[in-house]
Amino acid sequence: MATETVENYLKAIYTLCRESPTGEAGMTRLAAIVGVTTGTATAMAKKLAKAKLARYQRFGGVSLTAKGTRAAVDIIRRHRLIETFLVQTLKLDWSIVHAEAERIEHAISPVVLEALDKLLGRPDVDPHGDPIPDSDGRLRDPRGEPLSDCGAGDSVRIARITDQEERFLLFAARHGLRPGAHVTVLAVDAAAESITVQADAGPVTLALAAARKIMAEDAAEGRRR
Amino acid sequence: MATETVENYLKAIYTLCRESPTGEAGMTRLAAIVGVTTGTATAMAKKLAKAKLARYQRFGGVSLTAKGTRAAVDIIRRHRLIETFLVQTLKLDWSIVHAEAERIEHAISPVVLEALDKLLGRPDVDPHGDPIPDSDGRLRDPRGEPLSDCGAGDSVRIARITDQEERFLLFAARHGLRPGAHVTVLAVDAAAESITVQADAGPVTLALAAARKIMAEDAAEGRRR
DNA sequence: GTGTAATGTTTGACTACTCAAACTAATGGA
DNA sequence: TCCATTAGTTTGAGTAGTCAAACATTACAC
Ligand SMILES: [Mn+2]
Ligand SMILES: [Mn+2]
Ligand SMILES: [Mn+2]
Ligand SMILES: [Mn+2]
Repeated sequence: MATETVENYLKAIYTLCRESPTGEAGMTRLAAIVGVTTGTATAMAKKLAKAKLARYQRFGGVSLTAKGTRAAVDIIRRHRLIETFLVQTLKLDWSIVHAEAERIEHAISPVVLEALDKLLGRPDVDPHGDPIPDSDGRLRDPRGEPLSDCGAGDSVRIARITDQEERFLLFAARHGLRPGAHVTVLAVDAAAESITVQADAGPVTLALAAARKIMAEDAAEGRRR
Repeated sequence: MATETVENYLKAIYTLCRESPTGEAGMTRLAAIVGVTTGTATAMAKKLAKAKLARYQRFGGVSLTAKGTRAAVDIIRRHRLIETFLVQTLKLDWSIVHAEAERIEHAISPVVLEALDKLLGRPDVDPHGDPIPDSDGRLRDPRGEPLSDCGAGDSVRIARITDQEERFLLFAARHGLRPGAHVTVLAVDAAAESITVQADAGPVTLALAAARKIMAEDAAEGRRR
């Protein structure tokens, strides 16, 4: 098995490559996610390349090989199932489970993972609405469009929250902005760069920048993307 | 928090000191438990002493300070609660949970631990019958006398199994020799060094050496030591 | 096109943990 | 009491991961 450190890098590279237009992860952002200096990230990128988990080119970024991708998706599966367990079974608040899962994900064997998945009823999304990869390494594309792109009058269902920060999640939960909730857009103020939505807990106004971290989908859409 | 390595040493030293007549842990046995060479154990003993977690004297063994003991008991609490969770909630076999808990114990925060304890109904023994320390670091003395010390006709209750080896635990479970089970000693054969007991699953004969790893108590005894 | 800012690389040094092997101390029969 | 066995220690070296800081490259705004 890869070391805990290596697992964290793989997951970070996976996420960065998904978001990047070039499909390559840069050292500065990689280092920031993992919490090291850029020099350290460069050293690790080379090491992962030597282990055939990643491709690395001087000044050209890192990206994962098939082997590396498989390993990364495995870790994401562990992470999201653990988060689901912490919320569903242990009743912990969704604002803290990300940090907890970040450590536990490295300590769980396939046997425990399978038992967890069974206990939870084979969930397909985690508490933040992110898809949980299946045991064969298949990961659906995440759902929804930014809430900030909605217009006044739109009635949508919240699909997922992309920010894992405790503060933002506490705010979202307090106003009923959770995956599965239905909200109606009351107003969009371009000058104020704000959006107001009607949720179960009442109306909320937030910056478009904040609304960008909330993904919404057509109110009707069920299980499929 | 102490590193995973340090936690493993603390737990090992704690156990060794409990068993040793002098109250000191020797390097050879310590190294064997942790899985390193004796030289490495010596180095770590010095390091723990410097961190005020242990007392160390050249050629005189290691033992834990109050601080070290507290840390060790905390880890034992995590270990045993996790084992209980794995058996009770995840339905894993008790023969494998020790190895699983050995890794997970280092990844669990106080918040998760408390939630686990609550979910499990504040258990006071783990699946092997070992007492679970409370959150203040109090640990009851383990119960029972070796089954090998019983005589023919004795009717006893199994309190705990001291061997965590998968093979032995599978054997014990197959014959109904689990904590809480009632058994009657049918015969003790000093020449053959064997003992035969009647359990729910039928009669079993085992070596006295094996019976020494099973602790029994008066059939009547309930919750208290 | 040029210069500056951003991004990436390299080096040397450090911590944590480990082993192999040469060595030293304690112990316990004969 | 002596000496072999067992137990413990020390040293030198290696791996994994990290940082600071000097340095190199690239991107892009003008
Ligand atoms: Mn992690
Ligand atoms: Mn999540
Ligand atoms: Mn452990
Ligand atoms: Mn146990």
